[in-house]
Amino acid sequence: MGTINGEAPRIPEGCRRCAIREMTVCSAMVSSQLDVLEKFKTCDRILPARSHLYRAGERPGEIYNLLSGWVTLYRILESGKRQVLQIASPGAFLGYQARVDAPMQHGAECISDVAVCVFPRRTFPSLLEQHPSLGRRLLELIADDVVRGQDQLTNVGARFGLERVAYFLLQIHLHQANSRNTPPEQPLDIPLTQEMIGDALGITAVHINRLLRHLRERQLVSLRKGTLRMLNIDGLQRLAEGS
Amino acid sequence: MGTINGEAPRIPEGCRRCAIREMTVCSAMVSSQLDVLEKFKTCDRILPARSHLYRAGERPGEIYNLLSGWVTLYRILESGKRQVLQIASPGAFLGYQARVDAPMQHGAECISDVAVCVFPRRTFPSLLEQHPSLGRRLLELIADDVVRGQDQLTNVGARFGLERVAYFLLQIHLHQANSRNTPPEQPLDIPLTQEMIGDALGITAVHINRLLRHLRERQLVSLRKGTLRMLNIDGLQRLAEGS
DNA sequence: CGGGTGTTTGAATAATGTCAAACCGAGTGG
DNA sequence: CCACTCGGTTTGACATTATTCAAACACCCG
Repeated sequence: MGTINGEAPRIPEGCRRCAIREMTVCSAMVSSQLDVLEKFKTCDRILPARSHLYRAGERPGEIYNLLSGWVTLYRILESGKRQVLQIASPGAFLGYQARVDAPMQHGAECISDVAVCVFPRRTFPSLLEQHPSLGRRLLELIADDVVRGQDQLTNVGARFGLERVAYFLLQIHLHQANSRNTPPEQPLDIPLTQEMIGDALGITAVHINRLLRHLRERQLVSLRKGTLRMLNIDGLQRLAEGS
Repeated sequence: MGTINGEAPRIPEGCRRCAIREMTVCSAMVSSQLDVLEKFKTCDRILPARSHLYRAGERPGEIYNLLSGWVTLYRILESGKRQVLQIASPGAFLGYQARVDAPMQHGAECISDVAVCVFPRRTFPSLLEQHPSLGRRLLELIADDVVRGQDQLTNVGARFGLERVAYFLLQIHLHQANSRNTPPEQPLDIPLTQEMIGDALGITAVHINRLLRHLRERQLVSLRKGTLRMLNIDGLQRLAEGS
């Protein structure tokens, strides 16, 4: 197997040791309540790169906590064009929709080997009712999703290609840097394809390639073979803000 | 005063007669609980076009139900460019953020005369705690916001100008048609400026003008002097889906 | 009448998409 | 070990789409 994307998918031994506990809904439970989650939880699971958690139109019976690895959320238009909505990293809470039995509006594809913690979907609402703190936490998470979506929309709608790519990479990198507590210069292993970036930003893969070259030549960032290196964060930031 | 945008801002006499009750958080309360809301509510208020409910960076002490009129939610970039995030219509719940005291990430500007129902912000979380059904309803609303945001992102990221405008107008019109129960051909009074459309779609106002001309010449939609007429809904839809 | 805001149009330019071909490295089967 | 395929990257030439700048126009309102 080996460490394809920097790290092998890893399943924690129980919620108590779960590395992403504080990032997701589970943080609403104090340690003494963790057994509630353990009991509710269906299982842990490992999925290979390129497999799907769920596809648009499906009514999966599960909801997921992303434990390790990367997942893209995306939509596909009638025209065949794809829009990447989000690049989800460990700690993301995936597959929740307000109406439990409504078909998913988007698909979720693993872009690396992935480990998830699985919750049953049908009974999830009743879990929320029994533990209001979970509901409040979920509200926070979803509200954050809204803001992140607005951010993404603003990026795609209001910035030119170069700035747009800069901002996008910056976001991913920053999110990583302060969710795990890692120094900002440290290279990040992430299986980002130029086509994925393009689909996220509404830009052709071919054009993304040229933009990345610019950024590389200007010594701002480099993305090669699945590792992202921030060469000049301040410079990138200035570019993204449009100077 | 007169009916500038089709209708004068109107304040209902008590929650019981509120026209938008079912569309917003309030629908979580059955009639017998409405006095809870009446007591919690700060006041009703009328604002003129061009005034702000709040601006980005502020920490307003209030949250709003939009009773009548139209409001744009937007962001402004350092570069001066503006991104319109949403065109809010009656029934929208505006100004909620998970963290009560965090500065607003976006601004909200009335684009017509507007009537709102005002809730105090500081104590809102405790209202949610005392009435879990309100919390659940809010979760639904916010989750819908997420989906709408994804929709908008997909539109801006994955469609060309013409299709993008078509889809945008279609969305607004459909939302209206089934939130009030009005026939789909009926013209809609909405103070949409070409610049606003542009800011929503990431397209220059000048270019929007040309695109609107195309759509008009093709007998698909017309937008003139604040009234939106769907001339050929099916055709529009086909265009938006990219045929 | 005069100013302000929003619309409309043209010409030139810039940004991005499309098509096509070559390349590259990792895996696979002979 | 080689030939081969496959997914992804890279580059060039060219077409399309959208921006920019500038000017004129239309309309409403005081």
